[in-house]
Amino acid sequence: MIEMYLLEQLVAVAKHKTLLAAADALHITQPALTRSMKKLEQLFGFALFDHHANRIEINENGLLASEYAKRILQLEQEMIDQVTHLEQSKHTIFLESCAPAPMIYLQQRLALLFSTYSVQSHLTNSEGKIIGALKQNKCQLAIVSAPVKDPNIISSKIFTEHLYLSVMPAHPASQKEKISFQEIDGETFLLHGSLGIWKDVVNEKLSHSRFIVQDQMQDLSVLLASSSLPAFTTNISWNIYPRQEKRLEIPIVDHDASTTFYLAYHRKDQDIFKALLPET
Amino acid sequence: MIEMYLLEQLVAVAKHKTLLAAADALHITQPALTRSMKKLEQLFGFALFDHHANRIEINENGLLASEYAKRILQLEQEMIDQVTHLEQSKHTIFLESCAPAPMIYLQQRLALLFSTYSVQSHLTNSEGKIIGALKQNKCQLAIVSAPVKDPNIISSKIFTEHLYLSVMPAHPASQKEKISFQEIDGETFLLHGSLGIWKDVVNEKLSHSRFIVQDQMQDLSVLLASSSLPAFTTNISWNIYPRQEKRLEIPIVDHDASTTFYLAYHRKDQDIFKALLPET
DNA sequence: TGAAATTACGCTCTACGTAAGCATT
DNA sequence: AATGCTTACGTAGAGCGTAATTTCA
Repeated sequence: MIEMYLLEQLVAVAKHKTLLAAADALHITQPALTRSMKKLEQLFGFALFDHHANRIEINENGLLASEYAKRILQLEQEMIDQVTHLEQSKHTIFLESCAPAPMIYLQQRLALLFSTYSVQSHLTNSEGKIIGALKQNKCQLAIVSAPVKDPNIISSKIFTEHLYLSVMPAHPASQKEKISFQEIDGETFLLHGSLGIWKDVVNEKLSHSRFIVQDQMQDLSVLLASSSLPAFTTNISWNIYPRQEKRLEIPIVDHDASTTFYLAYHRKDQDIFKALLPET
Repeated sequence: MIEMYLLEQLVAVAKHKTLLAAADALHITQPALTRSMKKLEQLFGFALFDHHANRIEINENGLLASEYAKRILQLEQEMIDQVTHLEQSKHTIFLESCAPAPMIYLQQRLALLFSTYSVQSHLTNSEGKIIGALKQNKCQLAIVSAPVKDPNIISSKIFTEHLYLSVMPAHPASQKEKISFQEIDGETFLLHGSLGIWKDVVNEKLSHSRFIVQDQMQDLSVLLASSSLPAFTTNISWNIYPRQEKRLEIPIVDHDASTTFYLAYHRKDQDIFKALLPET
């Protein structure tokens, strides 16, 4: 049997071309590598290198072996990652979401409902990746904007998120009862950095606008209170962050200013997560 | 990093359910395994087994880990096999054939022409497997009954093998100048055990016959000399084995009593193997 | 009482580092 | 002379075996 450390060292030698460089990278000494490579050749029963007086050159055998070694080391790392994730998933609810406010809102509800678990949530723009993560058991819960077509996965409607324009009273739109994207395209907005699928809507409908991006939600709140720049809120975000007292919220009437979200989870977890759904 | 011996031991424990049985299979002692499994759990950072007082039960984590371990060990074995084969192929010409006499004949010619190489030949019934072996570089030369459709592989006609009925003078057919399968279907024949693609022809055309099978060519020769049972020879086999002096050979006229064989090899080996081909 | 896992202790083998040697550029 | 691989020697540690202990059926 060929041990892992030998494979790791072989890969390093194949990569760095000389024993000295590889030894440096591995934080061992050169003689140790000389011995290891000789041991490898002895285990295989033939040469993996052309041994010259003061240099070695990997040969065809060594190259093939190092390719395999790389794959073996990758597989070992995958084993560690996957088993570790399996263990973590027993104490953690992993949540993938395509939109920020629904994510934070659900995260808070999960923390209350499943207080013995910890919750890890992650925002991803691509819904395909989210569904992939769910199918590969990398997460147990997903927030998506359309039902998942898979017999083993249940998609339940949870709520519809409506976008609102948030303005100071001095803003021209403040008196309106409703507004459209077209009317405000071209203005400069304060925006959070992570928008999920809303990013597509904003880019398309407000293509002439400038956006002042702020990634930290707390800093954004300070800006919202002090600045006269328009911004956006949603009916879901009101559950999470306090409404800015001075600001007025004007509903946006466009069709794609509203998105219905679905909670997706494996059928086997149906009983666990049904407490999250609205009563019917 | 998790060493191979730990993975091997984990797989054994997962397979044999108890440490004692696994230790037995691995030819080590039970305490060694106890320590190894504890070491594995320490490396992962969590339990892979439910530890009871006097029994241990693998858990979900351990099962997943052992599945990966199995794959890693398989990959390691594949590495050893493939690299070893690559090394061997430098000193050995591997020949796969779908018919016995062409194989032996070519093996003899190879031994003469490439005296610094050793030759390993192998008879396989399935031509698909032969072509697969050639494409995967498991052999450099193949004898097949139809050209291989692959731009990287050259198929050159080498010869056509004709089947002859071999009978003693007393046999009714001995006076004939030619004969067909139909005329002899139902008789009992002496036959070699390995026929390659000829097996299909024999089974189909002589479905009413009985066959006395002898795997050892030398023993078959003795039988052929002493027995009055009919048998088969081919124009190719005459190059290999001495003709039985007492016997007469009657050509078989059926279309599928003749097969044209092709030598298949990678384009890069074209120059090496062209010496084997008939002059044009 | 027997079967099976764990703990304790001692040994051996091995992978490593240090130091020195040697060949090539 | 500098670079880089190899050889020689000593050491610390790791993995294994033996023996004793514990627990459950």
